[in-house]
Amino acid sequence: VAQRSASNGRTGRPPVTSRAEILAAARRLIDRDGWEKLTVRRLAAELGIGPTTMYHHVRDKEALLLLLLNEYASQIPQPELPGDPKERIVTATIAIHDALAEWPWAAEVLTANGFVGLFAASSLWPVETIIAATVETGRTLEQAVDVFRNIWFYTVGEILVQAHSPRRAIERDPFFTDLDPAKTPHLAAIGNDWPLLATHPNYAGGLKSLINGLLPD
Amino acid sequence: VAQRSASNGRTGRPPVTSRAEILAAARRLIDRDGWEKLTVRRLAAELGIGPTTMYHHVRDKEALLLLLLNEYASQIPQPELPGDPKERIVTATIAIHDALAEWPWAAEVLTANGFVGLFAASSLWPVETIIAATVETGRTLEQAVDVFRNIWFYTVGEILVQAHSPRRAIERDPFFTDLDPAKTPHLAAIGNDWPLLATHPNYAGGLKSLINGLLPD
DNA sequence: ACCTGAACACCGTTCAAGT
DNA sequence: ACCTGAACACCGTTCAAGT
Repeated sequence: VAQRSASNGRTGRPPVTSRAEILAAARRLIDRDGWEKLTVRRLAAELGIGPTTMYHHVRDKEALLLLLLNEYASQIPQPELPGDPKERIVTATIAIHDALAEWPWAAEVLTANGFVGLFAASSLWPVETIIAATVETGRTLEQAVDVFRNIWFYTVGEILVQAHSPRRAIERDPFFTDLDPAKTPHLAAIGNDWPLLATHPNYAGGLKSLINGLLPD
Repeated sequence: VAQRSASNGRTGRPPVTSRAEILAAARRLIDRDGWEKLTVRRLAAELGIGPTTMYHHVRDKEALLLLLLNEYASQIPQPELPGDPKERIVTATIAIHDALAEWPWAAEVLTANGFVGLFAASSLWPVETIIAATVETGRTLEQAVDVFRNIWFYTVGEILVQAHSPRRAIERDPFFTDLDPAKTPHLAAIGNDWPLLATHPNYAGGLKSLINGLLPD
Protein backbone atom coordinates (compact mmCIF):
# COMPACT_ATOMS: atom_id res chain seq x y z
CA VAL A 1 0.00 0.00 0.00
CA ALA A 2 2.79 2.35 0.93
CA GLN A 3 4.54 1.61 -2.32
CA ARG A 4 1.40 2.22 -4.33
CA SER A 5 0.93 5.48 -2.56
CA ALA A 6 4.42 6.50 -3.53
CA SER A 7 3.97 5.52 -7.18
CA ASN A 8 0.64 7.30 -6.91
CA GLY A 9 2.46 10.57 -6.57
CA ARG A 10 1.48 10.85 -2.91
CA THR A 11 4.19 11.56 -0.40
CA GLY A 12 4.79 11.22 3.30
CA ARG A 13 4.18 8.61 5.94
CA PRO A 14 1.91 5.82 4.72
CA PRO A 15 -1.46 5.38 6.45
CA VAL A 16 -1.78 2.60 9.01
CA THR A 17 -5.54 2.54 8.88
CA SER A 18 -8.56 3.94 7.08
CA ARG A 19 -12.05 5.16 7.75
CA ALA A 20 -13.44 1.81 6.65
CA GLU A 21 -11.16 -0.09 9.01
CA ILE A 22 -12.09 2.23 11.86
CA LEU A 23 -15.80 1.69 11.27
CA ALA A 24 -15.36 -2.07 11.07
CA ALA A 25 -13.40 -2.11 14.32
CA ALA A 26 -16.00 0.06 16.03
CA ARG A 27 -18.74 -2.36 15.05
CA ARG A 28 -16.66 -5.30 16.23
CA LEU A 29 -16.11 -3.57 19.55
CA ILE A 30 -19.80 -2.81 20.05
CA ASP A 31 -20.90 -6.29 19.09
CA ARG A 32 -18.34 -7.91 21.35
CA ASP A 33 -18.15 -5.66 24.41
CA GLY A 34 -21.28 -3.53 24.20
CA TRP A 35 -22.08 -0.02 23.14
CA GLU A 36 -20.85 1.66 26.36
CA LYS A 37 -17.37 0.28 25.77
CA LEU A 38 -16.87 2.11 22.50
CA THR A 39 -14.33 4.78 23.39
CA VAL A 40 -11.79 6.44 21.18
CA ARG A 41 -8.99 4.90 23.18
CA ARG A 42 -10.35 1.35 23.17
CA LEU A 43 -11.05 1.66 19.49
CA ALA A 44 -7.44 2.62 18.88
CA ALA A 45 -6.25 -0.33 20.94
CA GLU A 46 -8.53 -2.63 18.95
CA LEU A 47 -6.87 -1.40 15.78
CA GLY A 48 -3.39 -1.38 17.27
CA ILE A 49 -2.92 2.30 16.44
CA GLY A 50 -2.15 5.35 18.54
CA PRO A 51 -5.01 6.73 20.62
CA THR A 52 -5.25 9.89 18.56
CA THR A 53 -4.78 8.60 15.05
CA MET A 54 -8.54 8.33 14.55
CA TYR A 55 -8.74 12.10 14.40
CA HIS A 56 -7.00 12.05 11.02
CA HIS A 57 -9.81 9.97 9.53
CA VAL A 58 -12.92 11.09 11.40
CA ARG A 59 -13.65 14.54 12.80
CA ASP A 60 -14.59 13.45 16.30
CA LYS A 61 -16.48 10.80 18.20
CA GLU A 62 -19.88 12.18 17.28
CA ALA A 63 -19.01 12.02 13.59
CA LEU A 64 -17.86 8.44 14.09
CA LEU A 65 -21.22 7.50 15.60
CA LEU A 66 -23.06 9.13 12.74
CA LEU A 67 -20.98 7.30 10.16
CA LEU A 68 -21.61 4.07 12.02
CA LEU A 69 -25.32 4.74 12.17
CA ASN A 70 -25.62 5.50 8.49
CA GLU A 71 -23.58 2.48 7.55
CA TYR A 72 -25.93 0.36 9.60
CA ALA A 73 -29.09 2.07 8.39
CA SER A 74 -28.11 1.70 4.77
CA GLN A 75 -28.02 -2.05 5.31
CA ILE A 76 -31.66 -2.27 6.40
CA PRO A 77 -33.14 -4.37 3.62
CA GLN A 78 -36.18 -2.89 1.93
CA PRO A 79 -39.03 -5.39 2.35
CA GLU A 80 -41.82 -6.13 -0.13
CA LEU A 81 -44.16 -3.18 0.25
CA PRO A 82 -47.91 -3.80 0.18
CA GLY A 83 -50.18 -1.82 -2.13
CA ASP A 84 -52.47 -0.45 0.56
CA PRO A 85 -50.94 2.82 1.84
CA LYS A 86 -51.64 2.24 5.53
CA GLU A 87 -50.29 -1.29 5.36
CA ARG A 88 -47.29 0.05 3.51
CA ILE A 89 -46.59 2.47 6.33
CA VAL A 90 -46.81 -0.34 8.86
CA THR A 91 -44.41 -2.53 6.89
CA ALA A 92 -41.84 0.22 6.35
CA THR A 93 -41.99 1.34 9.97
CA ILE A 94 -41.61 -2.16 11.32
CA ALA A 95 -38.53 -2.56 9.15
CA ILE A 96 -36.85 0.46 10.77
CA HIS A 97 -38.06 -0.56 14.18
CA ASP A 98 -36.74 -4.09 14.00
CA ALA A 99 -33.39 -2.94 12.69
CA LEU A 100 -33.04 -0.33 15.43
CA ALA A 101 -34.28 -2.71 18.11
CA GLU A 102 -31.42 -5.04 17.31
CA TRP A 103 -29.01 -2.18 17.70
CA PRO A 104 -30.59 0.00 20.39
CA TRP A 105 -27.54 2.23 20.58
CA ALA A 106 -28.43 3.37 17.08
CA ALA A 107 -31.68 4.82 18.33
CA GLU A 108 -29.70 6.48 21.08
CA VAL A 109 -27.36 8.13 18.60
CA LEU A 110 -30.29 9.19 16.54
CA THR A 111 -32.04 10.88 19.44
CA ALA A 112 -28.87 12.39 20.73
CA ASN A 113 -28.31 14.02 17.40
CA GLY A 114 -31.64 15.55 16.77
CA PHE A 115 -33.36 14.24 13.80
CA VAL A 116 -33.55 12.42 10.51
CA GLY A 117 -31.71 15.24 8.78
CA LEU A 118 -28.55 13.37 9.70
CA PHE A 119 -29.51 10.28 7.79
CA ALA A 120 -27.60 9.72 4.62
CA ALA A 121 -29.57 9.40 1.42
CA SER A 122 -29.14 5.64 1.37
CA SER A 123 -31.16 5.19 4.52
CA LEU A 124 -34.07 7.43 3.66
CA TRP A 125 -36.34 4.97 1.92
CA PRO A 126 -38.50 4.31 4.99
CA VAL A 127 -39.06 8.04 5.45
CA GLU A 128 -39.92 8.47 1.78
CA THR A 129 -42.26 5.48 1.90
CA ILE A 130 -44.20 6.81 4.87
CA ILE A 131 -44.52 10.32 3.42
CA ALA A 132 -45.53 9.02 0.00
CA ALA A 133 -48.12 6.61 1.40
CA THR A 134 -49.65 9.33 3.55
CA VAL A 135 -49.94 11.70 0.59
CA GLU A 136 -51.57 8.84 -1.29
CA THR A 137 -54.34 8.78 1.30
CA GLY A 138 -55.19 12.35 0.37
CA ARG A 139 -53.20 14.27 2.96
CA THR A 140 -50.99 17.28 2.26
CA LEU A 141 -47.20 17.12 2.36
CA GLU A 142 -47.26 19.00 5.64
CA GLN A 143 -49.68 16.53 7.17
CA ALA A 144 -47.53 13.68 5.88
CA VAL A 145 -44.45 15.07 7.62
CA ASP A 146 -46.53 15.30 10.76
CA VAL A 147 -47.62 11.69 10.44
CA PHE A 148 -44.03 10.61 9.97
CA ARG A 149 -42.89 12.49 13.04
CA ASN A 150 -45.60 11.00 15.23
CA ILE A 151 -44.63 7.53 14.08
CA TRP A 152 -41.02 8.39 14.75
CA PHE A 153 -41.73 9.58 18.30
CA TYR A 154 -43.56 6.37 19.09
CA THR A 155 -40.87 4.19 17.56
CA VAL A 156 -37.94 5.92 19.23
CA GLY A 157 -39.73 5.86 22.57
CA GLU A 158 -40.52 2.18 22.31
CA ILE A 159 -36.96 1.25 21.43
CA LEU A 160 -35.33 3.36 24.11
CA VAL A 161 -37.67 2.29 26.88
CA GLN A 162 -37.48 -1.33 25.84
CA ALA A 163 -33.69 -1.19 25.59
CA HIS A 164 -33.32 0.09 29.12
CA SER A 165 -35.97 -2.04 30.74
CA PRO A 166 -34.61 -4.84 32.88
CA ARG A 167 -34.56 -8.10 30.93
CA ARG A 168 -35.88 -10.30 33.73
CA ALA A 169 -39.06 -9.29 35.46
CA ILE A 170 -37.67 -10.40 38.79
CA GLU A 171 -34.90 -7.83 39.01
CA ARG A 172 -36.85 -5.45 41.21
CA ASP A 173 -38.88 -7.61 43.53
CA PRO A 174 -40.90 -5.12 45.52
CA PHE A 175 -42.56 -3.30 42.66
CA PHE A 176 -45.76 -1.45 43.41
CA THR A 177 -45.76 -2.83 46.92
CA ASP A 178 -46.88 -0.66 49.85
CA LEU A 179 -48.98 1.63 47.72
CA ASP A 180 -51.94 3.33 49.36
CA PRO A 181 -55.00 1.56 47.84
CA ALA A 182 -57.07 4.65 48.60
CA LYS A 183 -54.91 6.86 46.37
CA THR A 184 -53.85 4.43 43.66
CA PRO A 185 -56.26 1.49 43.80
CA HIS A 186 -55.47 0.06 40.39
CA LEU A 187 -51.72 0.20 40.81
CA ALA A 188 -52.04 -1.29 44.28
CA ALA A 189 -54.11 -4.11 42.79
CA ILE A 190 -51.56 -4.72 40.08
CA GLY A 191 -48.67 -4.62 42.51
CA ASN A 192 -45.95 -7.08 41.66
CA ASP A 193 -47.78 -8.18 38.53
CA TRP A 194 -46.82 -4.99 36.68
CA PRO A 195 -43.63 -6.42 35.15
CA LEU A 196 -45.60 -9.45 34.00
CA LEU A 197 -48.34 -7.36 32.43
CA ALA A 198 -45.95 -4.84 30.96
CA THR A 199 -43.20 -7.04 29.63
CA HIS A 200 -44.84 -8.76 26.71
CA PRO A 201 -44.06 -6.37 23.88
CA ASN A 202 -46.52 -5.61 21.13
CA TYR A 203 -44.94 -2.91 19.05
CA ALA A 204 -46.83 -3.76 15.87
CA GLY A 205 -50.18 -3.61 17.65
CA GLY A 206 -49.53 -0.19 19.14
CA LEU A 207 -48.18 1.08 15.86
CA LYS A 208 -51.31 0.05 14.00
CA SER A 209 -53.45 1.80 16.59
CA LEU A 210 -51.38 4.94 16.20
CA ILE A 211 -51.65 4.86 12.43
CA ASN A 212 -55.39 4.25 12.59
CA GLY A 213 -55.69 7.21 14.91
CA LEU A 214 -53.53 9.43 12.70
CA LEU A 215 -55.16 8.36 9.44
CA PRO A 216 -58.83 7.65 10.03
CA ASP A 217 -60.61 6.50 6.87
CA VAL B 1 -26.38 22.25 64.54
CA ALA B 2 -23.22 20.57 65.75
CA GLN B 3 -24.13 21.41 69.33
CA ARG B 4 -27.62 20.03 68.92
CA SER B 5 -26.16 16.86 67.50
CA ALA B 6 -23.99 16.53 70.54
CA SER B 7 -26.84 17.11 72.98
CA ASN B 8 -28.76 14.67 70.78
CA GLY B 9 -26.53 11.91 72.00
CA ARG B 10 -24.84 11.68 68.57
CA THR B 11 -21.11 11.67 68.42
CA GLY B 12 -18.37 12.36 65.93
CA ARG B 13 -17.71 14.96 63.28
CA PRO B 14 -20.77 17.08 62.57
CA PRO B 15 -22.23 16.91 59.05
CA VAL B 16 -21.46 19.75 56.67
CA THR B 17 -24.34 18.99 54.37
CA SER B 18 -27.42 16.83 53.94
CA ARG B 19 -29.31 14.95 51.27
CA ALA B 20 -31.78 17.84 50.97
CA GLU B 21 -28.97 20.36 50.48
CA ILE B 22 -27.35 18.14 47.88
CA LEU B 23 -30.58 17.83 45.92
CA ALA B 24 -31.19 21.56 46.07
CA ALA B 25 -27.67 22.29 44.84
CA ALA B 26 -28.04 19.76 42.03
CA ARG B 27 -31.18 21.46 40.84
CA ARG B 28 -29.53 24.87 41.06
CA LEU B 29 -26.63 23.55 38.99
CA ILE B 30 -28.86 22.07 36.30
CA ASP B 31 -31.02 25.16 36.07
CA ARG B 32 -28.03 27.47 35.88
CA ASP B 33 -25.45 25.54 33.82
CA GLY B 34 -27.44 22.82 32.15
CA TRP B 35 -27.96 19.14 32.70
CA GLU B 36 -24.63 18.03 31.17
CA LYS B 37 -22.74 20.05 33.74
CA LEU B 38 -24.08 18.11 36.69
CA THR B 39 -21.07 16.12 37.83
CA VAL B 40 -20.26 14.86 41.28
CA ARG B 41 -17.23 17.11 41.41
CA ARG B 42 -19.01 20.28 40.29
CA LEU B 43 -21.82 19.53 42.68
CA ALA B 44 -19.34 19.30 45.54
CA ALA B 45 -17.78 22.59 44.48
CA GLU B 46 -21.23 24.20 44.37
CA LEU B 47 -21.76 23.10 47.95
CA GLY B 48 -18.24 23.94 49.07
CA ILE B 49 -17.62 20.39 50.24
CA GLY B 50 -15.07 17.74 49.36
CA PRO B 51 -15.57 15.96 46.07
CA THR B 52 -16.37 12.67 47.73
CA THR B 53 -18.56 13.74 50.61
CA MET B 54 -21.70 13.17 48.55
CA TYR B 55 -21.14 9.43 48.84
CA HIS B 56 -22.01 9.59 52.53
CA HIS B 57 -25.49 10.89 51.72
CA VAL B 58 -26.35 9.30 48.37
CA ARG B 59 -25.26 5.88 47.11
CA ASP B 60 -23.96 7.04 43.75
CA LYS B 61 -24.72 9.36 40.88
CA GLU B 62 -27.52 7.24 39.52
CA ALA B 63 -29.27 7.27 42.88
CA LEU B 64 -28.87 11.05 42.96
CA LEU B 65 -30.59 11.38 39.59
CA LEU B 66 -33.43 9.16 40.71
CA LEU B 67 -33.94 11.18 43.87
CA LEU B 68 -33.89 14.35 41.80
CA LEU B 69 -36.41 12.93 39.38
CA ASN B 70 -38.82 11.83 42.04
CA GLU B 71 -38.56 15.13 43.85
CA TYR B 72 -39.41 16.87 40.60
CA ALA B 73 -42.15 14.45 39.62
CA SER B 74 -43.86 14.74 42.98
CA GLN B 75 -44.22 18.45 42.33
CA ILE B 76 -46.24 18.03 39.16
CA PRO B 77 -49.55 19.57 40.12
CA GLN B 78 -52.60 17.41 39.55
CA PRO B 79 -54.92 19.32 37.21
CA GLU B 80 -58.73 19.29 37.21
CA LEU B 81 -59.60 15.96 35.62
CA PRO B 82 -62.53 15.82 33.19
CA GLY B 83 -65.28 13.25 33.63
CA ASP B 84 -64.96 11.65 30.22
CA PRO B 85 -62.36 8.86 30.47
CA LYS B 86 -60.57 9.55 27.20
CA GLU B 87 -60.40 13.28 27.92
CA ARG B 88 -59.14 12.43 31.38
CA ILE B 89 -56.30 10.42 29.87
CA VAL B 90 -55.40 13.32 27.61
CA THR B 91 -55.37 15.79 30.49
CA ALA B 92 -53.27 13.58 32.75
CA THR B 93 -50.80 12.72 30.01
CA ILE B 94 -50.35 16.33 28.97
CA ALA B 95 -49.59 17.16 32.59
CA ILE B 96 -46.70 14.67 32.68
CA HIS B 97 -45.57 15.68 29.23
CA ASP B 98 -45.43 19.38 29.96
CA ALA B 99 -43.59 18.82 33.20
CA LEU B 100 -41.03 16.56 31.56
CA ALA B 101 -40.69 18.82 28.53
CA GLU B 102 -39.59 21.63 30.80
CA TRP B 103 -36.98 19.33 32.27
CA PRO B 104 -35.96 17.10 29.37
CA TRP B 105 -33.15 15.55 31.37
CA ALA B 106 -35.84 14.00 33.55
CA ALA B 107 -37.13 12.01 30.61
CA GLU B 108 -33.55 11.00 29.92
CA VAL B 109 -33.08 9.68 33.43
CA LEU B 110 -36.38 7.90 33.19
CA THR B 111 -35.48 6.10 30.00
CA ALA B 112 -31.98 5.38 31.16
CA ASN B 113 -33.40 3.63 34.19
CA GLY B 114 -35.93 1.42 32.61
CA PHE B 115 -39.37 2.17 33.67
CA VAL B 116 -42.01 3.64 35.90
CA GLY B 117 -41.20 1.14 38.59
CA LEU B 118 -38.67 3.64 39.85
CA PHE B 119 -41.23 6.35 40.38
CA ALA B 120 -41.97 7.01 43.98
CA ALA B 121 -45.56 6.69 45.10
CA SER B 122 -45.98 10.45 45.17
CA SER B 123 -45.56 10.70 41.43
CA LEU B 124 -47.84 7.89 40.38
CA TRP B 125 -51.14 9.73 40.05
CA PRO B 126 -50.87 10.16 36.27
CA VAL B 127 -50.23 6.44 35.84
CA GLU B 128 -53.15 5.56 38.10
CA THR B 129 -55.38 8.02 36.27
CA ILE B 130 -54.63 6.56 32.86
CA ILE B 131 -55.10 2.97 34.00
CA ALA B 132 -58.32 3.76 35.85
CA ALA B 133 -59.80 5.70 32.94
CA THR B 134 -58.99 2.90 30.51
CA VAL B 135 -60.63 0.32 32.76
CA GLU B 136 -63.63 2.64 32.91
CA THR B 137 -64.00 2.33 29.13
CA GLY B 138 -64.51 -1.40 29.55
CA ARG B 139 -60.99 -2.69 29.03
CA THR B 140 -59.20 -5.22 31.21
CA LEU B 141 -56.41 -4.30 33.57
CA GLU B 142 -53.94 -5.90 31.20
CA GLN B 143 -55.21 -3.85 28.29
CA ALA B 144 -55.04 -0.75 30.44
CA VAL B 145 -51.37 -1.34 31.23
CA ASP B 146 -50.80 -1.75 27.52
CA VAL B 147 -52.54 1.53 26.79
CA PHE B 148 -50.43 3.28 29.38
CA ARG B 149 -47.22 1.88 27.94
CA ASN B 150 -48.09 2.95 24.41
CA ILE B 151 -48.83 6.46 25.65
CA TRP B 152 -45.56 6.40 27.55
CA PHE B 153 -43.54 5.35 24.48
CA TYR B 154 -45.03 8.16 22.46
CA THR B 155 -44.48 10.73 25.19
CA VAL B 156 -40.89 9.74 25.95
CA GLY B 157 -40.06 9.71 22.25
CA GLU B 158 -41.56 13.12 21.66
CA ILE B 159 -39.71 14.68 24.57
CA LEU B 160 -36.33 13.15 23.75
CA VAL B 161 -36.49 13.93 20.04
CA GLN B 162 -37.75 17.43 20.70
CA ALA B 163 -35.10 18.04 23.34
CA HIS B 164 -32.28 17.14 21.00
CA SER B 165 -33.62 18.82 17.89
CA PRO B 166 -31.79 21.99 16.93
CA ARG B 167 -33.66 25.03 18.19
CA ARG B 168 -33.26 27.10 15.06
CA ALA B 169 -34.26 25.56 11.76
CA ILE B 170 -31.32 27.20 10.04
CA GLU B 171 -28.63 25.27 11.85
CA ARG B 172 -28.13 22.72 9.09
CA ASP B 173 -28.59 24.62 5.88
CA PRO B 174 -28.29 21.93 3.23
CA PHE B 175 -30.98 19.58 4.49
CA PHE B 176 -32.45 17.19 1.99
CA THR B 177 -30.48 18.80 -0.79
CA ASP B 178 -28.96 16.68 -3.57
CA LEU B 179 -31.41 13.85 -3.11
CA ASP B 180 -32.18 11.73 -6.14
CA PRO B 181 -35.77 12.73 -7.12
CA ALA B 182 -36.17 9.35 -8.77
CA LYS B 183 -35.58 7.47 -5.53
CA THR B 184 -37.04 9.84 -2.98
CA PRO B 185 -39.32 12.24 -4.87
CA HIS B 186 -41.25 13.55 -1.88
CA LEU B 187 -38.16 14.20 0.25
CA ALA B 188 -36.45 15.84 -2.71
CA ALA B 189 -39.51 18.06 -3.14
CA ILE B 190 -39.51 18.99 0.53
CA GLY B 191 -35.79 19.63 0.58
CA ASN B 192 -34.84 22.51 2.79
CA ASP B 193 -38.44 23.02 3.88
CA TRP B 194 -38.30 19.95 6.14
CA PRO B 195 -37.23 21.86 9.26
CA LEU B 196 -40.03 24.34 8.64
CA LEU B 197 -42.65 21.64 8.23
CA ALA B 198 -41.33 19.54 11.07
CA THR B 199 -40.65 22.16 13.69
CA HIS B 200 -44.11 23.27 14.71
CA PRO B 201 -44.86 20.88 17.54
CA ASN B 202 -48.31 19.43 18.10
CA TYR B 203 -47.93 16.95 20.91
CA ALA B 204 -51.54 17.16 22.02
CA GLY B 205 -52.82 16.47 18.51
CA GLY B 206 -50.71 13.39 18.05
CA LEU B 207 -51.58 12.16 21.53
CA LYS B 208 -55.30 12.41 20.82
CA SER B 209 -54.83 10.47 17.60
CA LEU B 210 -52.93 7.78 19.48
CA ILE B 211 -55.60 7.52 22.15
CA ASN B 212 -58.37 7.38 19.55
CA GLY B 213 -56.47 4.61 17.85
CA LEU B 214 -55.88 2.71 21.07
CA LEU B 215 -59.40 3.18 22.41
CA PRO B 216 -61.86 3.19 19.52
CA ASP B 217 -65.45 3.73 20.67
C1' DA C 1 -20.32 9.84 62.48
C1' DC C 2 -18.85 12.26 59.10
C1' DC C 3 -15.50 14.41 56.09
C1' DT C 4 -11.21 14.71 53.34
C1' DG C 5 -7.46 14.35 49.77
C1' DA C 6 -4.91 11.26 47.37
C1' DA C 7 -5.29 7.88 44.19
C1' DC C 8 -7.26 4.76 40.60
C1' DA C 9 -8.95 3.90 36.33
C1' DC C 10 -10.73 5.98 33.07
C1' DC C 11 -12.67 9.77 29.31
C1' DG C 12 -12.25 13.05 24.53
C1' DT C 13 -9.23 16.06 22.34
C1' DT C 14 -5.12 19.20 20.98
C1' DC C 15 -0.74 19.82 19.42
C1' DA C 16 4.22 19.83 18.70
C1' DA C 17 7.35 16.65 17.06
C1' DG C 18 8.59 12.90 14.25
C1' DT C 19 8.72 9.88 9.81
C1' DA D 1 0.61 13.01 4.46
C1' DC D 2 0.08 10.66 8.18
C1' DC D 3 1.09 9.08 12.81
C1' DT D 4 2.57 9.48 17.71
C1' DG D 5 2.97 10.37 22.80
C1' DA D 6 2.66 13.75 26.03
C1' DA D 7 -0.39 16.70 27.95
C1' DC D 8 -4.80 19.03 29.20
C1' DA D 9 -8.95 19.16 31.30
C1' DC D 10 -11.92 16.53 32.82
C1' DC D 11 -14.95 12.10 34.74
C1' DG D 12 -17.03 8.62 38.92
C1' DT D 13 -15.57 6.15 42.77
C1' DT D 14 -12.72 3.86 46.67
C1' DC D 15 -10.32 4.07 50.71
C1' DA D 16 -7.14 5.08 54.45
C1' DA D 17 -6.54 8.72 57.44
C1' DG D 18 -8.24 12.41 60.05
C1' DT D 19 -11.62 15.06 63.30
